[in-house]
Amino acid sequence: MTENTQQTPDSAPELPTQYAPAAVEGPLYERWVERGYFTADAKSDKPAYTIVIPPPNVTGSLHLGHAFQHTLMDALTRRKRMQGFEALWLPGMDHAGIATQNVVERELGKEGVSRHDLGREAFTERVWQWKEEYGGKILGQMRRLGDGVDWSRERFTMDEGLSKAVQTIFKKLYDDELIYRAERIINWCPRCLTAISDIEVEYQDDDGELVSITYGEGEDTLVVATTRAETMLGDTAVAVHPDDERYAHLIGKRIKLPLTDRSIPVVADTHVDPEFGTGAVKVTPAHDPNDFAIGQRHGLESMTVMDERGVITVHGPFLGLDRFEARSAIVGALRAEGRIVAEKRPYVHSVGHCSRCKTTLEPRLSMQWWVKVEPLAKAAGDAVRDGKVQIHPADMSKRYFDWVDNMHDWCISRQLWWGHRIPVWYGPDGETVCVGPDEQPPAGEGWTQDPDVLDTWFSSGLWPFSTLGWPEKTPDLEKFYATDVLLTGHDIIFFWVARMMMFGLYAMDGEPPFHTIALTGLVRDQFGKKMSKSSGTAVDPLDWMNEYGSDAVRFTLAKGANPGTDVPIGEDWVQASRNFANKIWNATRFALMNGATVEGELPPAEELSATDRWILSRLNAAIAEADAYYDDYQFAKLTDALYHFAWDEVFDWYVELSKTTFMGGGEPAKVSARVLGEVLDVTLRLLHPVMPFVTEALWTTLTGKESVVVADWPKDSGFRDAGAETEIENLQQVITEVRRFRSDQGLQPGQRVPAKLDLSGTSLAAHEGAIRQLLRLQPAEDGFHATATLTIAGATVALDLSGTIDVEAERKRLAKALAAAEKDKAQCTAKLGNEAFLAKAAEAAVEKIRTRLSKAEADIERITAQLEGLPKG
RNA sequence: GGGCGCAUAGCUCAGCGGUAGAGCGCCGCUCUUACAAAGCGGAUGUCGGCGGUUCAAAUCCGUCUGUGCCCACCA
Repeated sequence: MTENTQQTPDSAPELPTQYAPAAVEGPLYERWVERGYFTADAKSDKPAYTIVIPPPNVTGSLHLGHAFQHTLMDALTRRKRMQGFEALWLPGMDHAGIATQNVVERELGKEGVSRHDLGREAFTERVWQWKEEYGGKILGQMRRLGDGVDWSRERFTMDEGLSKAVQTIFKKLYDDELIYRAERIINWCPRCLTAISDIEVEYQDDDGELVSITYGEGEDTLVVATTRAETMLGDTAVAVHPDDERYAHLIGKRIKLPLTDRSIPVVADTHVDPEFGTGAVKVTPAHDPNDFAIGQRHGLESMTVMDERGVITVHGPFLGLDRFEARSAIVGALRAEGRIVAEKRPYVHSVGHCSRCKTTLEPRLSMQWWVKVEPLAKAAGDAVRDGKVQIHPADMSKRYFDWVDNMHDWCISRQLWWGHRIPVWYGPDGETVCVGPDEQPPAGEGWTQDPDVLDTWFSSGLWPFSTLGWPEKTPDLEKFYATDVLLTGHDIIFFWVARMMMFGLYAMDGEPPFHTIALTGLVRDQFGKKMSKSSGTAVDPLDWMNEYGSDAVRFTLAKGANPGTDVPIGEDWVQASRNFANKIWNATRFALMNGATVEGELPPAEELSATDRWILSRLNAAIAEADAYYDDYQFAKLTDALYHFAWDEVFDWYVELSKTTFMGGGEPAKVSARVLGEVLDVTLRLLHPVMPFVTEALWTTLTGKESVVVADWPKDSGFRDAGAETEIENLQQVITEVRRFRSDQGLQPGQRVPAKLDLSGTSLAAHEGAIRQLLRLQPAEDGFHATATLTIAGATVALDLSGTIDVEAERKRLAKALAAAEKDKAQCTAKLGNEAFLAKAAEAAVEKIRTRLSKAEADIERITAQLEGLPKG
């Protein structure tokens, strides 16, 4: 596109007038990786800064939520790297037990093969193959995003080293009696055919029906209400409240269980709410957690009536029926016997579903492995209470405490094949042996290993240290543990964060896995609604990256990152960020065309113009502000501040003001070129962690240096110049006001107007050229006749509009402004006349009002003068 | 049933005790030493309702309404 390039001086490189991210980003990323910028050195003398990535599922692909969190983690590590830390951002993947097994099973299903046809060994082999071929798509996408991760340290939770970590900690917990095996009611997925833990259950309100059934015969009857009639086959008691007089006469008696030849006892238990339903509860210890507890208290038998697929196993008319078929069949049979008292009633209640496949879960009595969480959770809570670990934003810690302080034991065994197999062998005489990583499993006749694998979160709980080589005392572990920040969504505080805390403190002798937990919100669409694949509102971030560039996507995400709150994002906003990238591009292009440079020392302040001192003062303030926001994980404020500093102050005002200087040429132009070079250099470095690509392309061009990735992070020199800031603010006011006047007068922006300036009473004399340039004011020639005279900040601007002035429009505008100023004056006067205010208000507040008052008075004077200066109409 | 949060411009959100803000959108006018993905100017809000504290409240307290999320063994 040759017509798209502009002629530039020989020395300046030619840049197209529009930033084309696609051409720039890919090669830059590969160059960074080749040069090893992201590879951390455990032997380095620099202080370490470590973030481990929340390992995406091996089955996953990049979605906006990843893009969001990755942007923030990348920004944090990039900045720390620039600040001179040995920064490590460690990537990797999670084997994601159930999720992956399901994917591969589905694949096999297409070939008409089940995993059982293959057998365990061949099946897991198949999963590994699948992993090699299709897994880790997201890792490639991370390159596109610009993630500066250390690829040499990429880990997978099923790696040999990490598997060893799993076995090591299992053994340690087992030996410390923090892991045990017990038969309990667990959440069972009849489709995945495995137990899942409490937090893997998704509750939703389902429509059910409450049916009332008469139990017993003759005098000894009562009515129970249930939504799960099919489990009555396994009832081993009816429970009533001990104080419930309606049933007092039945307590201790046995009554007949309908449809069976069994009779069951009536027991008294305070768990029963006499207000609910009929106040009598059927008790099925093998199929309901509450009933199981009641069974324990009363020594009841547990009768399992369904198999692992939810099919009735009790001999009789219902044998072989699926649980839902059985439900209606049993209700039908009861009705035939006249035992359905009232007609069934629609009833909405919360039902657990498998978080992986959405199947309705079946509580099931079964033998599983458990982690005794109490001591671990206590330590995890204390670490935050003691301030060893900080949670950002702080109010999220309440949620964390609620969880760790009330945690139930964690069911860790899964009836799956894909995962870390439980390192326990059972002997022929009922022995149980837990095998450590360096031990041989017991050999000989009759010994078998537990067939189950561990919950996928068991291994991810070790992630912050297993990835660094634990249980070996590796240099990596020494250097990079504890990690600095754990940045993740608040949706996995319990799944992952709490588990890492427990395991980290336990395995690393009380040293927590990270010092800071930075919790982010979830990404939403532009109306704040959840994005979902099914409704088609989910966006593939790659589409946006392809169209607008990765920097634009990243900047937009960071701009939405108010701590802990959800992040809405719409395509319009990505466009706005793309525009910002383009603005940076063009501003730098302009600078290069005018010889902007970073060569040579910056002249001392006393040799600089007020404009230069002003921008350098603002620049250093911007550095300080950026640092404060970075340190506080305030990405929305950070990006907002940088956006406005760069666009408004540098690209609009400073660049526009500098044009006059450049046109003048000579030494001032050289100084300006140096200052502009400095300002851009720093601004690009400040933006680099969030927008790595444009900034790299421009910064290397501007400075001729190797890469901004390894540049120093800007330091606030402490330079501030309040005088220059005031001066430029006045200048801005003069320009803005005259522009408004021009606009109100219907003058076209480019139209030149003869004008006389009187800047004698101000500090703006040096800016006359700039004022004339920016306001398109021509020198006054013979016959100049001022038709409008504006007085702003002590400066007088007389314009000759040759009789074309719209006096009425101007009078109206001024009258409005005058009214506003007078109102302001009145407000301030009232305040300053208020003794209570003067007595109690802070000095700064009073001073502010005084300033405001004097400004209002000046405005009134100015506007009055202008009104008087208007031609009589 | 418990807990937490949110209600501010058409939309998405900042501000959290001293003159109501941003981005996008909207209305004018413009190719002007980079950038029309731009420039300049403009309009737009009883800061959810009602009470209270205060010299001063979008900001603190109470209450109501609406809304979102988390937790819980709602037969």
